[in-house]
Amino acid sequence: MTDETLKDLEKRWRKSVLPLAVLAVLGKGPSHGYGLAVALRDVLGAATPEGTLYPLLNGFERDGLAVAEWTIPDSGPARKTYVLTPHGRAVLAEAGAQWSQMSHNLGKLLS
Amino acid sequence: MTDETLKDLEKRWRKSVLPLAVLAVLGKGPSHGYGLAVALRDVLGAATPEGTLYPLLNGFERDGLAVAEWTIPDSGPARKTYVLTPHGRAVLAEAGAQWSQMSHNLGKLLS
DNA sequence: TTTACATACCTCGAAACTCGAGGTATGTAC
DNA sequence: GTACATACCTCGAGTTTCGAGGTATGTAAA
Repeated sequence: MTDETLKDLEKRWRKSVLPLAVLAVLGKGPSHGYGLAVALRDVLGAATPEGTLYPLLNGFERDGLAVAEWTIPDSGPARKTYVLTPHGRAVLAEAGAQWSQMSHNLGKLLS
Repeated sequence: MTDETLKDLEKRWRKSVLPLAVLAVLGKGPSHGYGLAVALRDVLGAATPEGTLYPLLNGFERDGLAVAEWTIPDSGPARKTYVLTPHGRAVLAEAGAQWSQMSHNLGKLLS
């Protein structure tokens, strides 16, 4: 039971921090879906299901946070590369600041 | 549009950090639903809807993370006071540690 | 006294979200 | 030719959220 509840808790915050995490990774430079999935595994400590990630990226595009471009690598399948728009950057800065504040508050509470 | 997207983002992580935040507040001492709502507003930076908070507390009780007790104050309506169980404390410690790790990672990415 | 507001609890259900499963396609290694 | 890594995508059952609505007490102003 302990493990069940604990896993739920982890899963909970991990998935909701996802949008911000994706935005933050894209803030470091353009990337594509699969590459993001790999990067996110390191940041969040767990794999991000594709069924969650791809719809999220489509949403970013739809909302004007990022623009996508198909790139054909020398070898391997085509990649859809995402680049943050200025709007995306602004949202990242604002959301990041707010998250940092909350994170700080919660950190104090946890210590 | 910016505000819309931003609000969505904030709302997103706020709600999923909720269970951990509630656990953390209860870790500091017993509290009741309404009191938690007030405390959480400070920590999370936004009000927690009652429709989210009360079912969550019921879940904590059901999962053995906390026990509830009705207390009758000298004045005002009765309060349902929640106290963490040892199990709840263990989950809080574990989940808190994991959150700190993730929070640290994301913080680095955001800076 | 009645209107308003703060405290304090709860449930319902439409809407939104998650993510496992399933599908397509290329290149490399055995 | 089979398996695996890379790389994209959608569907939909199941889960979760939270605004709206409901009950009730105490206080303070109109």
